[in-house]
Amino acid sequence: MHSFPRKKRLLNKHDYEKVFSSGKKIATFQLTAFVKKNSHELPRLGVVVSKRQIPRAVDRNKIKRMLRECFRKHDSMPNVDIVVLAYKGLEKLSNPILREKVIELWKKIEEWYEKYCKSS
RNA sequence: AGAGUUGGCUAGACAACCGCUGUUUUUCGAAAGAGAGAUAGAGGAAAGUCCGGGCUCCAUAGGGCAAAGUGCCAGGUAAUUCCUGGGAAGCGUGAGCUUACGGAAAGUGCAACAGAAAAUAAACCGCCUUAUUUAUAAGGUAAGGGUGAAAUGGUGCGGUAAGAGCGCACCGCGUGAUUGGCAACAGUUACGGCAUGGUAAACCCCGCUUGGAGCAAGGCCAAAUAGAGGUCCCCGUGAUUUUCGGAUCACAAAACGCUGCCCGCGUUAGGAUCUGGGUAGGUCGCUAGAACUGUGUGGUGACACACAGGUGAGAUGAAUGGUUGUCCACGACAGAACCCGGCUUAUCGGCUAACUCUUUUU
Repeated sequence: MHSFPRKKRLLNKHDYEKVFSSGKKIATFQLTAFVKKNSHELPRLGVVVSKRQIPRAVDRNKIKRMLRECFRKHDSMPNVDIVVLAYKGLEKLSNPILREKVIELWKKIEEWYEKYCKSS
């Protein structure tokens, strides 16, 4: 039930561009998400970790994995496309603190969804 | 025992649960797909992209110039700026280590400060001679002083007014001969006579090497839209002409939209099908390789050859992870993206081999 198959990911450039151009920006410290309601049954996640923000490949992999892992465990997400951008300083955080930060972001997204998308 | 030199190996372990990517088996399903099981899944540097190749596409008669690279000798290799062995110079008590190590008597240039002078020589102090006005001038000198990273071979003896390769001996340097060596080079010897300061990662000269771009290379399949070409179908009416197939000219009509209809206005000048190019997308390239392990043979060695064995990442918004528990030496640097061979840089520790020096004991 906590799976993360290809259905739940953003797979190509067009998906990302759609979310960037018409999605809602929701930001916390060091993490920014673009969110857009989609027409699928499931939420979908994409992660952007730029080389400029996180220089080392090992750290980039670690952050991507943590974000995916938190997304996988968090099964109450509505059907939205999310693109998360990671900023510098994240690689210095330990795993439990990083997880707290991500969950905080998820909660903000759910609040936004409750307010604007559920009624329409 | 301590200190050190050079190489090699290793890169936390185990368990449980939840996930990801590839392959494969199987169940359900018309298919798309879904479920279950099995199995494999980052490195010694995967890094920097600094060299060299394979591979792919483009270019290409041959030669020269330019540009870039490179530079002791011999060998190894697919190839190299790599590696091995040797030589030379320097460092270290030593094991060993370091070296961009062709040419400065072809030319041009450069050298802060200090110093008299930084190079077709020159003369501050000093030393010596002569002259006289006795502290000056003229001349000789490169031994001594001081400066500097560097000062026109070094040491000794002779010689001299004082000195000086001016002469001699030894060392150094150059040239010739000869011995050893494939060679770099080394040894011996004869002669020369001190001429040729340094700097070539300054220009330069000499020898040698080099076509360009890179897997986002490149090959194949290929929707939609627009455009290109071919074939077939359709191609109104009237007039003229006619060899009765048709040709030419003129006029219109049709479809769609604005409005249900008419007028009017606007748009389209047709339809079907095929072909090639080609975008999104897919797929191949994509991992069996100048590879790895072991043994033997040849070689001082790099390496080569033979035999045997196993073969186990391949993603593409991009997998190899998360949580918990136990143990210990408490875990560094760090993440594949076409593939190999090197180099360089980063790195917590642990294990191991050979060798060197010092001390102690026997």
